[in-house]
Amino acid sequence: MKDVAQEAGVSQATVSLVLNDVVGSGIPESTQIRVRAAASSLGYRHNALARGLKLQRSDTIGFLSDHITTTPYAVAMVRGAQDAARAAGKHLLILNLDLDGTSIDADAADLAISELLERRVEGIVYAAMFHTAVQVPDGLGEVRSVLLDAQSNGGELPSIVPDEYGAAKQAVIHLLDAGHRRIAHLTRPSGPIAVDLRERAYRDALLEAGIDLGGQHVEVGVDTTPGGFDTAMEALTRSPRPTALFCFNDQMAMGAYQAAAELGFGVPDDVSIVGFDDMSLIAPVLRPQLTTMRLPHYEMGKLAVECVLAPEWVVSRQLVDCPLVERQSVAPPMGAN
Amino acid sequence: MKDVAQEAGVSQATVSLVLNDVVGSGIPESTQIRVRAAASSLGYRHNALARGLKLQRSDTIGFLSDHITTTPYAVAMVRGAQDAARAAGKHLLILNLDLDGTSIDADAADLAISELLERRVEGIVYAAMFHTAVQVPDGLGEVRSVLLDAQSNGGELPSIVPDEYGAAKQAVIHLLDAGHRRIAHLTRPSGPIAVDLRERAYRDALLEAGIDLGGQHVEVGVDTTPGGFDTAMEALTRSPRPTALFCFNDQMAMGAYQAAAELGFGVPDDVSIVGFDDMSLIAPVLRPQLTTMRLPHYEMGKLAVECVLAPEWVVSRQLVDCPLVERQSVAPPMGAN
DNA sequence: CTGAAAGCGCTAACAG
DNA sequence: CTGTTAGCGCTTTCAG
Repeated sequence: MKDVAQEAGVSQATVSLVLNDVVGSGIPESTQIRVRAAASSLGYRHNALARGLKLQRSDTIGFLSDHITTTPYAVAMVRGAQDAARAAGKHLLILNLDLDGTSIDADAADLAISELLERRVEGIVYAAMFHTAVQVPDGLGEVRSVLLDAQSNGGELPSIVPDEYGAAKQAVIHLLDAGHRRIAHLTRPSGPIAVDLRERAYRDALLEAGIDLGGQHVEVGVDTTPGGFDTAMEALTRSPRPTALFCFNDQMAMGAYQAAAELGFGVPDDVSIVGFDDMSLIAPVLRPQLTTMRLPHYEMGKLAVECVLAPEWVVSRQLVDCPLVERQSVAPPMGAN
Repeated sequence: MKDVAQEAGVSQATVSLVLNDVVGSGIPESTQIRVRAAASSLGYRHNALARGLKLQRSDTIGFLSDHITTTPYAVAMVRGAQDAARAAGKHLLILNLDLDGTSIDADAADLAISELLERRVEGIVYAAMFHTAVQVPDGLGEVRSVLLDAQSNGGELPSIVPDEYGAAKQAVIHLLDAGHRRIAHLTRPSGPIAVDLRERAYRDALLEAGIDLGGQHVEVGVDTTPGGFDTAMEALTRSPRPTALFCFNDQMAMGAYQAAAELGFGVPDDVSIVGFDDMSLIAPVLRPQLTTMRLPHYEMGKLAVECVLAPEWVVSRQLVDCPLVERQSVAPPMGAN
């Protein structure tokens, strides 16, 4: 910058003023042009480190994730976060906690948070997908932090979470409305908070419709396509067999399609299926296309950084809606007309 | 740091020395302990901005991507890059060029590179997946940069690219070895350099096996699951019909499975299928599991940042191997035994 | 309208 | 073994 000043024949301060487009500084056009010309001819680049040091502002926000960024679910989330950050002129410093694919421990989280804090991030979004962030790491208290797809016990941090309960209920009601009575729930073992919430929603919806399946139609397995295949096989070979399947995610739903095919059942004629997530690689490309609950990852990511960047800091839990995406995998049960 | 010094009753310089574990500075245990205690009791955090300014080193490397990070292909790539960065004590500053999902233009790339440069990244990896980076943006010359899954015309930048040609050839040879003669290629329109390379490999492999299909078995469509369905339908209803399908990616292969099912053809009994990518959401979970060429995204991401961080700066094109992942979608053609 | 100067927090000579 | 000091590149107040 000193060089630029010399080249343009002005002082360094002047250079700073014009390069930052400072408003109140009535610097004449002619000088401005001269300065800019000098800057570009010297290939000058602002030094964000020095600027940040002086301004005590890094223009960076940290994005910490469990295992989420490395998962197909997540790309939309970081996209949303990036878009929101960029809109505010900030950058995202993304850190994954499961670097080598191994499980994460509390120390790793603390370390990552330290690194973020050392870089003076202006906020942290902690995307602990699938997990109840039971214990909020200490460091998060030092800067504006929001929990994404996770929530703290004490509620000391704002959080953005999908309305799992509402979505699951809506899914089951959709099936109920189509006329189904025997609806199986293909799910996975407890752990992620989502599974219990959805399970409860499933039961509540059934109960409210006056149906008591006595839990016989809950099939617990692995939340992958093969897991979906196995659990669907199990469910569809029971007697009486369910006429509809509500799956924990689209991958399990895909497995359910395979099981139906194997058993010679048509979707949706013989069995209706609804998924969860609306994964672009699966839901819209299955045949028939899968009706599913859309998990609005993009919006959640965006909301999270908007929350961090908001003028006033409000700590609240924001429930985000998961809309039903109706496609072709649901029909009235056979014989129902 | 000054506060810590005061608290510990030493000078600020001493604090710096102990907190950085400087080797040659024989600072007595007792002082070290006192300093560390003071630091942690005051909740002191190193300021990376100041440190970077002083050291002229940001410990950050930029990761620029076309649309890659936001795509399921890419997560492994950034994982690899992050792992390599972390191993070297660096962080990744990830920027996407297709922020709002719209197409990218040269200006966006230049802008992003400027932002990275202003933050004094120590290197840039430009992941221009699927694209020939015809024109290398100017800014890349100012810092160590490597092209990921792309290559520059002039070869002025090192690049890490998959061996598309070799992989495609291997795929076709695998089919040939199984006894297939009529092998169709389900592909997409030109654009990404990969399509032409693979197309050529397909033809060469056939030619070398003494087969001349006259291009009748090349089916061009959209590189998605529905696109795969359509092109496979087309291919499988020709006469004579191909006994094997080599697909541009796993998504098209998934579509091909659907088409086969629709036509009543069994995989692999009536038709063998090989994909490309080894997408975890698809290849291992299809029934039967898909034989495919693995695109080693993780390794490529890792290689890219290792290249940037290498002690000596070498400009070369690194071809990475795409191994055949044999699963269950290939068998000898009917009647071949 | 422009320049001089202080200082952001840190590191690394160098001196004591 | 520890303290003093200069300066990294920038912004901004205050004089001129």
